Amino acid sequence: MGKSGADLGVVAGLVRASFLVNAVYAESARQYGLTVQQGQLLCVLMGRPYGMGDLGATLGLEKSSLTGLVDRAVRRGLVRRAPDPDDRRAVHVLLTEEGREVAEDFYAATCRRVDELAARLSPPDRDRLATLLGTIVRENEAPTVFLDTLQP
Amino acid sequence: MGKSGADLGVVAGLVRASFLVNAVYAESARQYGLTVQQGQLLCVLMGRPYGMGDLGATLGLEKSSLTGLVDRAVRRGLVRRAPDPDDRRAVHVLLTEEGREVAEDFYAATCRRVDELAARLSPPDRDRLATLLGTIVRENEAPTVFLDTLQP
DNA sequence: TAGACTCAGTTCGTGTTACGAACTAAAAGT
DNA sequence: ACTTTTAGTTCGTAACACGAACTGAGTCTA
Repeated sequence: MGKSGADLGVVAGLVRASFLVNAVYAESARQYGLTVQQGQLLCVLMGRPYGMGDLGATLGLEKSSLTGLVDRAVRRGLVRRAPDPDDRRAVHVLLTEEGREVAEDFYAATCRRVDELAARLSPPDRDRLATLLGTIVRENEAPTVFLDTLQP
Repeated sequence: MGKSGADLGVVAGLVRASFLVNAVYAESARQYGLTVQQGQLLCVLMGRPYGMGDLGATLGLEKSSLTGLVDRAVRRGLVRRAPDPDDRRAVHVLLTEEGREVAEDFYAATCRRVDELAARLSPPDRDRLATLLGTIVRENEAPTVFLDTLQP
């Protein structure tokens, strides 16, 4: 596998496109006084509260890394911990009201910027790209680090 | 702009695909005892030596951040600084021999892994994806953080 | 050509990120 | 009851990223 000329094209395309997305993400985060990781945390929590375990799995972080990330987000008033009524060891992490506002603004700004990356693509090309990336994301079970749509 | 259903699909697709690529990159780096940033540095330098300024622009880093990154890479014997004969302020950063070996192995491993992300796509779909991503990368002037092909 | 300015890179201090190992307390299994 | 698992935190270490301040070298200009 990986021998035709187009293969390398896919790889380099994915890596460089991902570099662009990272840069966009960083720029958005900076605009809202967040770090990239905090932005990611907020975007994940927009969907629903998470326990520390699930959150670590979703973000691909070790639990010890997560404690600090959540601590700092708590200190900034973006997030809070709530006890799990069914398990006194466990904790739910959820957005505060301020956190939700910031998350939604950050999410919107990031969407806008990422969208602009694909601005020069024709509508049918955008559809094709969305479909192809959707396949990759599905096949590789990418966690829900970024919502597909906002359900009101 | 950004109002049709497919638009959000593009955005979420790009963000999540980028998340997958980041994870793959991190895994490859870990395999070679590198950090992600060091891996990125090596991949950039595979193409040619860079001055600190260009390097910062390419990697999207502040010059003060770069000094440390290069310092640590030097300490690990992956990279070295060479004086610029035409400008005594300037420095060229280039791979050591060991650095080149690690870079090539890391690059190959990362290519293989990223390739696997798209493994389930049919060859024509891979071509389409490569083309579409290529357009985005070109339109947004993504820096050469990852070579397209190795020129021997 | 002296003085001002710009440019390349480093240093320093601060906050953040990430990890593994060791730990605590609660839950589950036997 | 006793052991094991599980959820999360703490601690120590290394890396990362930034801005502000700095040094020394090149450039511009009056």
